[in-house]
Order: sequence, then structure tokens, then C-alpha cells
Amino acid sequence: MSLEAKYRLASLYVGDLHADATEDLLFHKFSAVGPVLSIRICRDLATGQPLGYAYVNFLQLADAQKALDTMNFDVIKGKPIRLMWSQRDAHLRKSGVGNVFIKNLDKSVDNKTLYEHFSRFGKILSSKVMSDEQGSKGYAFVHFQNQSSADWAIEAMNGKVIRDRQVFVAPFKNRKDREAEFSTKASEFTNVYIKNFGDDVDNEKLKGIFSKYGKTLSVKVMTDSSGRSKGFGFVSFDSHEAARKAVEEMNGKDINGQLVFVGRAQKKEERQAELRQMFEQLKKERIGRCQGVKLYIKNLDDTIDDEQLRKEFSSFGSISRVKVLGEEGQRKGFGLVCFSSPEEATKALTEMNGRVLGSKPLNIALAKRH
DNA sequence: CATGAGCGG
Repeated sequence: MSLEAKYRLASLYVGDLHADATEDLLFHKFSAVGPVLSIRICRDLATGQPLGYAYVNFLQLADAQKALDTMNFDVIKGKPIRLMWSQRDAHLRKSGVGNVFIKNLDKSVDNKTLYEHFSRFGKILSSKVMSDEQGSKGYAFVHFQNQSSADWAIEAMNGKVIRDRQVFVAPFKNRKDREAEFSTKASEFTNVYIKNFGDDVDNEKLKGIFSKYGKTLSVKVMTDSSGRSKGFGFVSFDSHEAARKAVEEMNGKDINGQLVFVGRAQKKEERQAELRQMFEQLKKERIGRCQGVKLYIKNLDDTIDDEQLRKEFSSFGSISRVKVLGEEGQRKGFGLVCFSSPEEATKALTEMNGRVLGSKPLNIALAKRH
């Protein structure tokens, strides 16, 4: 056997490696189990940025095995490392065969505990409890070498209790598969959401309106604690066809003088996720609009509003955003103005700082970054 | 509630 082939057998892949880890540090750490031939932290060729993984090449296969058995998930610079045999054949890793997803894990279940619970089903290529600064995120992955091990683990562990919590164990699904699944489910909806109807519409009336599209399983106008209609509700049909038709024909239609929205009913989380995404998008756009330079306007007179602030600063250049904080009557004496270039912002700062607006002199500060 | 990341000299 060639030297190269021999060493390859004793090569470990070190994943989830902290950017500050050094070859020296890894060398010292792994030398504790046996002689280390070489260490390589992989970096981007152009930038030299660490790629978050490394190789440890032992002289002896047995030492590599020992490191794998005793040092997996050891914490380096605050991050648990993930050890695997070096496996250069990408398709063996990427096929997804044998990969298992686990959720509803107790926060106290760490990488080692997870490993202990799942290693009896077969050889594990890689496993990991997902975590952030707050600790475990309550879900994990175990990638077995063989699908049969994965099948057994799912069969044996799904619904089992670990640390007082019933865990969910199922085959891993990649994002594309999950999205496809969701959209199939969403496209076959039977539950319909109706909003913006008047409080003269009750369950009975709503049922009367929507029954013509098919058999309804439930009709519910949502009400507040005093029983007053909130102007929205749900109609659940016994078939997708009926629900689809109800949306198609009723959306935008007039019910007792009000134009209503009719659409597929979303789950609360789904709706929240959508709103969150929209919010993120808006935030991004806002950041984009402040790409130039931002001025903090302090000591702002309470009578000044967005429009007036914009007018006062408009002569210095193009303003991408202006905002006075707080509502009319309870302003916070603080506003911001974004220009499209630093030159404009600097000019506005020098000329406007100390200028009296309303009854107070402005105090302006430059914010290069947000 | 929850579906990573991952292979050089």
C-alpha cells in the first residue's frame, strides 16, 4: 500500500470548526491520542478565509478511531467540533440516504446524549443537535451509513420518550422536498378564510353564503370576549373543489355592502412566517434606502414632522429617507435623515447643526454605518 | 415549532 493510501485511512474530517482555530491548536489537541502526521485547516484560496473545516491525519488508524470515539463534539473556541472519517466521495455524503431528522428534543439533550441514543442502530457518519447561543434548538440530525440503520432508528425511536419528552423521528427531507410537500398541501386546501365582513354577518349568514359551493364541515365567525364579531371567519369544506370554488367566486365580492377577502386559510404559524418574511424584506429595503449616509437629528422640536424635516434638509441633496420618531404629541425629540451620498450628508450636517428649528437648536450627528 | 453541512495535499 502506498504511503498516501495508508494515511488516507487515518484521516479525520473536522467540521463546524471555529474560524479562530489554528493548526497549532489542533495539532496539540489531537496529538494527545497518538502521533499526528499533519493538520490542514482549509481556507479559501483567494481570500485565505477559513472554510470551517480541517483534516487531521494520524499515523495510525487506531489513533484516528480513538480520536473519533473520544473527541467528537469537543468544544474548540466555544464551538463543538464534528468529527467524521474523511470521505472524499461527495455522492456518498450528499445522497441523503440514511439521514434522520429528530425534533421535540429536550434542551438538555446534547450531542453526546443524542449519539448514545442512536448509535445502537448502526454506524453513524455524522450527527448533530442544532444549537445557537441560547443552547439546543430542540432538533437534530443523525446521518447513518446505511438506510437500514436509519429505518430501524425511526421504527424504534419515533414517539419514544427521552428526558420526559416524546421525540419525533423521521427521514430527513431537504428543503426542496419540504417546499414541494407544502405547496401540494396548500394547493389542496379545504379551509377558507374570509375577512372584512360587517358585524351583521354571523355563523348562520356566513354558512348561508358559502354553502352553495359545497358541503361545509364547519363555519366560524371569530368573536371577541364579549361575543362581538371581529369581521373575519373560517369556512371548512368537505372537498378541495368546493373550497377552491368559494375562493374563486367570493374573493373581492360584496357581502352586505362590504368587499370581502376570501382565500385559503393559513395556519397561524404559516401566516406568522409570512408576515415575518415580509417584515424582513421591508427591513432590507429600508437598509438599502439608507445605503448613502444617515444623519441623527437630536434635540428636535416637538412640532417638527417628517414632511417639515424633509423640507428643511432637501436643499443639500437627495434624501432617501426621513423619519421623526414618536407620534404627534409625544415626539421623542429625535429624527433621522438619509442622504444618497456622504458629501450631501456632511454638507447638511455642517450647515444645519445648531440651526434653530421651531424653538430648539438642532444637534446633528453623522452615522456612517447602521 | 423545528428538516445542517459536508472533503485537501
